[in-house]
Amino acid sequence: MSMSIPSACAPVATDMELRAHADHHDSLRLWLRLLSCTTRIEDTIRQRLREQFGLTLPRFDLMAQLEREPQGLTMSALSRRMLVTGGNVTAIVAQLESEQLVQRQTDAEDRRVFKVRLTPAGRRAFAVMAREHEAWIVDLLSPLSERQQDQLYRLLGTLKGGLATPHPQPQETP
Amino acid sequence: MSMSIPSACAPVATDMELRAHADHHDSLRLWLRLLSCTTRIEDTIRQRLREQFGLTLPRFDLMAQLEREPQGLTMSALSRRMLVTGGNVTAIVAQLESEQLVQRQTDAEDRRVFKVRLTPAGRRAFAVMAREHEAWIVDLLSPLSERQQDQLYRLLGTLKGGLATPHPQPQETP
DNA sequence: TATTGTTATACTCTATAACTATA
DNA sequence: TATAGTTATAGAGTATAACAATA
Repeated sequence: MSMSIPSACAPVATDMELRAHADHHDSLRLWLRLLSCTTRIEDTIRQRLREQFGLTLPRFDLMAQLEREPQGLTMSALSRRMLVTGGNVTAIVAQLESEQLVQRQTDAEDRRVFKVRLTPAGRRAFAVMAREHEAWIVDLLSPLSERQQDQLYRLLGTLKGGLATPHPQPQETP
Repeated sequence: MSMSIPSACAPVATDMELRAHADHHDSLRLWLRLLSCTTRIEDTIRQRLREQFGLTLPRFDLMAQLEREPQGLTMSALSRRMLVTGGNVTAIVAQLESEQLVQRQTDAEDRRVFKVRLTPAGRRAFAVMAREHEAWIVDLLSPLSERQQDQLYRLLGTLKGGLATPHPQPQETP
């Protein structure tokens, strides 16, 4: 592969996909397009989340995990689910706690452990954000018809089924 | 939207898509699957690039940009193409220069400006990496048949066509 | 004055590793 | 000895803003 010389026109702003050229394998073109679409959407979401709610994506993700577990999650469970190491979870939880969006709850049986839960305010705030978030997604995917979205969903399912599971090693027992 | 209570089983390692639940709009499920597939592939690439070549993705991308422009690119052109601000390009170029992969070439006409180019060693190194990179992609996308890949490519084209162009403002004239 | 590029600074996310406290 | 969580540190990428040199 040699990414060769492109046509002379220099685009004002490039994106991932403009790395594709005639001598590229079709899979590479497909990958660059996949990356390009996803990145554009993700950047949009990230930016809106920050502008409208002052929240980063990892923090939103952590809240989403908690929203699914009303009884709360331990730090190590969060670490596993978010696929990041423990120190990072400590930092994110500390941040959210300082904003009263989550709270720690000690465990009577094992005093090393505690559960992290959404506070009522956190739950309310998340509900608002999640509703907005979903509306953004619906809008961003609207170039595709329902039928096309369904097709895309199935194709990605096939792709995903063949991919290796992501590195779940952080904070796991060795 | 309320992300409701999931089934009791706690998965060992979750991924983005496990944020999807019954009451989610289909578009949201599609988005989470799209994000999940892309992230898995990207993380794999990033990790291999680092392990096998000691290179980060942004540096690889910068080299890819230069590979396409044998006459070199100015710092501001690189900044526009990579959609990051100037200071970052300075840092990445400095890194690559210290490894003799790229070089700066002063411009006789405008002494504020210079072109950044791949060195011969940089070009050779990039050729090797790009070949490997493409092989990884071909392999990672292999769960899909050629026909499916083609279908996916077209669907993403439709999606992409409807998305806004990414924020090309960094370092542009205001 | 405007433009090119650099420097300084700050922030977030990330990992590693040493540490404390419980078990 | 092993586990849960914290802290300290380091490194990458990002943005902003002030700056120098040149146009």
